[in-house]
Amino acid sequence: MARRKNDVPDDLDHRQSTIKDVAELAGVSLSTVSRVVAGNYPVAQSTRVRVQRAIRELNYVANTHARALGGGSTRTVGFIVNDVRGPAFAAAVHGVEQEAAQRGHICLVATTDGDPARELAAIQLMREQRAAAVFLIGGAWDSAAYRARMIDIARSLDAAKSRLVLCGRPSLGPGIPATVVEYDNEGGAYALSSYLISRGHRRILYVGGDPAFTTTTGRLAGFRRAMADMAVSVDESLFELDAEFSRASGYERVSDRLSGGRDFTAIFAETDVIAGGAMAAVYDAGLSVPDDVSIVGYDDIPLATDLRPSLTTVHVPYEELGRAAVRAALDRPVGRAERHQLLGTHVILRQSVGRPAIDR
Amino acid sequence: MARRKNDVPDDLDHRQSTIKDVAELAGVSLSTVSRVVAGNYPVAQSTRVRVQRAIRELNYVANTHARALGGGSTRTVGFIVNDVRGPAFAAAVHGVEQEAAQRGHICLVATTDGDPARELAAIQLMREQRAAAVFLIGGAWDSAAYRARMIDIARSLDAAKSRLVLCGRPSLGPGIPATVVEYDNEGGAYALSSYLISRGHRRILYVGGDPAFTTTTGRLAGFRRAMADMAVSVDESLFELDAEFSRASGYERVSDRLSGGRDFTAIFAETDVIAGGAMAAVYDAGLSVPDDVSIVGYDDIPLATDLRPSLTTVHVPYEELGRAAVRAALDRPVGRAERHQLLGTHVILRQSVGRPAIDR
DNA sequence: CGCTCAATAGAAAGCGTTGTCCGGAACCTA
DNA sequence: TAGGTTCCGGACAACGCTTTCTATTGAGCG
Repeated sequence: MARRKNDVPDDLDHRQSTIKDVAELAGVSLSTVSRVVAGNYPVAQSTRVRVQRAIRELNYVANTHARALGGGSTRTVGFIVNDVRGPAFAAAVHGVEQEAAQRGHICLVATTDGDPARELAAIQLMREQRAAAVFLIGGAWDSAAYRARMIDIARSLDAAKSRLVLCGRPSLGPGIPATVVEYDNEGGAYALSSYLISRGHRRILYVGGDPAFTTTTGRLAGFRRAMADMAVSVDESLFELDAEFSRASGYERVSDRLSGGRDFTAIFAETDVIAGGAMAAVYDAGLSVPDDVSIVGYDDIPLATDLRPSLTTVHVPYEELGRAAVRAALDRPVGRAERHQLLGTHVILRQSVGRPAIDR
Repeated sequence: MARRKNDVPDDLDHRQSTIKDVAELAGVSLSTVSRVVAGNYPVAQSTRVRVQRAIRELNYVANTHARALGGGSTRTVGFIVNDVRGPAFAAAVHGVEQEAAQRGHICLVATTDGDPARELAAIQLMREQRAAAVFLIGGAWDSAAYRARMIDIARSLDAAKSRLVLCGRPSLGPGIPATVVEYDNEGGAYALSSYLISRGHRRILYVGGDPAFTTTTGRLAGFRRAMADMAVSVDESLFELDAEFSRASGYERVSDRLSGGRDFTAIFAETDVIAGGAMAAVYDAGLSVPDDVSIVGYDDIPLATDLRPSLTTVHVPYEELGRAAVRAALDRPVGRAERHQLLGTHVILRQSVGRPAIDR
């Protein structure tokens, strides 16, 4: 609360000391202390030393809030993610954090659990904090309403000299003041599907999420394009969509399929985590990977190398995604061109793919 | 920068609007707007509506910094962790974040990569931000100097009406103003080791980190105590210490051992991640798990269920650790008793342990 | 020896809120 | 109808810092 003049602080020596305390102890003015701390103005050597001693003695720590209020910039960025426990997200978060820290920025985190309402609330909080940039990490549900709201947010942030940064989700359209760093969902899925087809697979079970989710949209499109390009007829019954991005979901979908008879030779799992569940389901059905069923994933998280057989998947540069996003947002030159980067993805061949059982 | 009176803002309509703009548009005073936003003082229905309309129209967002300066409390907590990508840490981070969000607090993150200097810098940043509490997550290097510095920090934070919270590391001693939420490293390791011994294992390879690291200290102590209690003689050559907590390190240590001949029947890996590497090394040496070598881990991260065979390990309630820490720090009653909680751990039996090969 | 100029330090306004103190209007009660 | 209440709304100091703007040196120089 605002303390009145005559209201004497009860615990003088156990208070957080302010710049004023330092100034008094050092026998200089507030301005001088401020300048010593900032180091942006000439201060005589002797004075500087005196002030620094006082700072150490009082254990003085500048108050960011006051600084932000008086000075201007915040040196704070915020990022918003579905769930920090997802290994792919975690890598992106790590990239953001490292790169931001290197620029002297500190990160605010918020998680949404995939709930757009919580996402909105989180953005609001970061706006209150006057974050220099707000990073939205991971795919999004693409609806007209959602997009409209995002555009609104992008404009608001821009007006506040902040920046909306979309990591791993598509652009909101030209002219919208947002920075976009995507990776190639469609291309990776195309390459991976092509590989599967080239190995002889024709009946491939696709296990993925909601097609309105941008990540699914891209990967699914790549899969379909590869099938079309290589003239493989697509059986629409071989799509298990609207799955969750979880091991349990992958296990369940594949178990259910398998209990109704095996009518596919390979599984395209939309994420490595789903692939892990799928692989367990295949084993539990008494089948082997890749002899009976081949499996591929997407993301190349650490799990992919720990699975047995190790998982053939698509490498996504999540950490670099985060780093690139920070660079684009914080190092942006005066001419604030809308940046749009597309990071490449590539297939990592491991041991979970073989020739179809039927061929052998 | 501080704008002088006569300095006219160049972009009036594209500025972040302030409470003053809202007040003018609604035709009321600043105080009234503040009260509508805070909702802590009676305001006539009609006035309130008018103000709310103005807020929406101007897209007004309160400035946390100003609020913190004028008002007092911050509704911000900070946490510091080695690496957000560690699944165990990630779970703890998730717990902290969820519980903090529920209390309307937002989280600041910083990572240290295990570097004490960076940890110090991070704490400094959180102090500048006037975080309501600072959570240190994960084990620590226990040296007298380090502890002394931590005690200093605990006192500083306490003086600033903040709070140091130690999650998963031991107390700094009685009378130090810090909150501690630990889990039982020693007990879990004791139970797990006992299980291994009860299955007939006598020669157990222990793969772990630096014994000065508190996590290692505890787990190692539990292991030794079990061996002693069950009268198994300990071969000091069967300790691979100072390993990193990584898959690569686990793989390398076990590979090296195996290349010199197999003189153990089981591996006690200090973390599940190390166990994953160890398991791969055993396989690559042409041996099987658990027929030739049994393996156990610690942490019960998701990987443990994905490994084949699935990993027998100790469950650590990381998420609850984070939640409990927030509760202890933020809901602390007026009587600020130093809290110290010890969360239980328990063995999870899976498939990576069998009888020693020699018995069969 | 008076002048200018650089180097350094101080005074004070302003940043956007909150909370306290006060005043005026409407509403009772006697 | 006079005197209290109760409700509401406004004025304003204070929060801790940055950043002009202004003042005081002492040195260099013609």
